[in-house]
Amino acid sequence: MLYSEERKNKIHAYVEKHKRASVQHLCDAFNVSESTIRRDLSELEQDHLLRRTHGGAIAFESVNFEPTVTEKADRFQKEKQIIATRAASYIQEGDTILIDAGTTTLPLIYEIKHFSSLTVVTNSVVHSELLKDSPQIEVVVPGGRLRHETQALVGPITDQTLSLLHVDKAFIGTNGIDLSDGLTTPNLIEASTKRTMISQSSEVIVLADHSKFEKVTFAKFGDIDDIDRFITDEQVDQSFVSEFHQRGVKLDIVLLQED
Amino acid sequence: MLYSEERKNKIHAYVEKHKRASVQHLCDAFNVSESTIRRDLSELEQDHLLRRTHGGAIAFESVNFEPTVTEKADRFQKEKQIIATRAASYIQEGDTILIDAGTTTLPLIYEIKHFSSLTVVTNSVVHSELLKDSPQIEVVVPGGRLRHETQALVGPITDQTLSLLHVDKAFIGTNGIDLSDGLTTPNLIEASTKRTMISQSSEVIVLADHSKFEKVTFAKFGDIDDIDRFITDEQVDQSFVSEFHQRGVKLDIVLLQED
DNA sequence: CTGAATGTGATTGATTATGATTATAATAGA
DNA sequence: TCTATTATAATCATAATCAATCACATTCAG
Repeated sequence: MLYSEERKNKIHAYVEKHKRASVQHLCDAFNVSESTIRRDLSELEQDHLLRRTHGGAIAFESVNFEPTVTEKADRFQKEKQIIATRAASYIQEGDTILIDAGTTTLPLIYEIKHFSSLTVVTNSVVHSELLKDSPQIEVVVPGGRLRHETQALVGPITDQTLSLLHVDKAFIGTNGIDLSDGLTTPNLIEASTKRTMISQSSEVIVLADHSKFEKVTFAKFGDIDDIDRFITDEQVDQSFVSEFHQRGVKLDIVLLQED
Repeated sequence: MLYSEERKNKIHAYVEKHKRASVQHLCDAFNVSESTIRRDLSELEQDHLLRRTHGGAIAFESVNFEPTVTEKADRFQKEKQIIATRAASYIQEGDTILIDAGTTTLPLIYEIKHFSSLTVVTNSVVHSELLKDSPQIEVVVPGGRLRHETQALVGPITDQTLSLLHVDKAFIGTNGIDLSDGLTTPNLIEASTKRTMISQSSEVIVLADHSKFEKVTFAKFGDIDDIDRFITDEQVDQSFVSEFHQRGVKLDIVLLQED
């Protein structure tokens, strides 16, 4: 006869391994009543060791990996790739660049790995982790609090550290670009960090796929004037083209080749 | 007739070996009353040597996790796992803890994911990346320059930011522990960061597998006196035991079970 | 020797783990 | 959609186990 703690350990291990388990199967496996299994499962759920479902339980990661991050990364992935490739063409050997967190700038990481000398400042734990095995690239992380929603480091620590640095080029992502409301992002703290990034760079390059056009989200972090170069993937409205031209923003449109 | 300390040692050894023991069985085995066994078990539990259950006790079990490629290359992986499991038993819900970069502290990340409230400060891009999908854990990264050799963030930015923070417990790894030369690491800048970490924590817990004993590397970052608790995986030399005891360092030895 | 400290076993009311039961909720199939 | 089926939470009873307490014995220091 197992102790309840042992049984719970085994249930946890089982669910981790098989990613799922039914109440019925666990009853048979441990030869206890459904009540007992249900109690075990709710306690394990309380400890964040698995997630209950109707009829059983599933492993925690399978729900954690599912939602925003992966899904978001998958949208317009090809577009983001070609935008990043174009962006990389503006980077020169020996540059000090800043790469914003977010899925739009992520492909840029793969494009810069071949440089033999580069200093990269990034507030993304994902971006920096990907550069950990590229010793020729000097990586500087401005610290801060990790926002799980975007996997970016943000907050006063980030801003303060960033303000001590200066970079040649900053590659910034955005959630919305609008002629009257400028550059916006849903989070106030993140906006503050992006604003700091813009102020610390000689050249500001904004990356955005076509879905971001004429979108306005909560917090503004920059004006059209702040941008030096804007890279996107689809023919944009004439109003943007002329306004960008008038305000001295260079516009790069990279078209996706359909197969 | 055994003395209580002898009996407790044997109970501990028994539980480590068989992974479990019932109060009844221990009563028969040692020919003492249930009260006595229960008292022993409570004391052993207080010393983090086993976990009590209703009806008996079980050994500490580590969560099973699939090591990543990078981790597989590492030596003494099992030892580091059990050391981390022990270390995790000192973490309480709501704590603010600091986790040093390095392969020794890495398994600790898997042990803390189920906490429902925890603030974790870490200077490792790998550690923080692994916590990116655990929203209940507040992650703070003190920034800095990425050292590719250890995948740690180090340097003046790191030290300066760390000095603004204070944590309840710091879990620190080391490359060498020696009675006369204290705690050492091969890199001067990394030593400085570790030194800062120690100074910013109420309690300093050092994790080191047996290979680190009597090793001295280039840069010293702490004295024996700086340590509050030392967790390792093998019977250590008597000189260490007595010196630690004399200097008020609590010593945890976690033995690996050979199958 | 005395008196405090410690270790132990017995007792008892409290707590815990479990399975059965039942009303409610969620799901699947027509 | 509605209905039949299945899963669930909530409750209860019961048996095992536990914590708390006390009494007794042993050890040790003054």
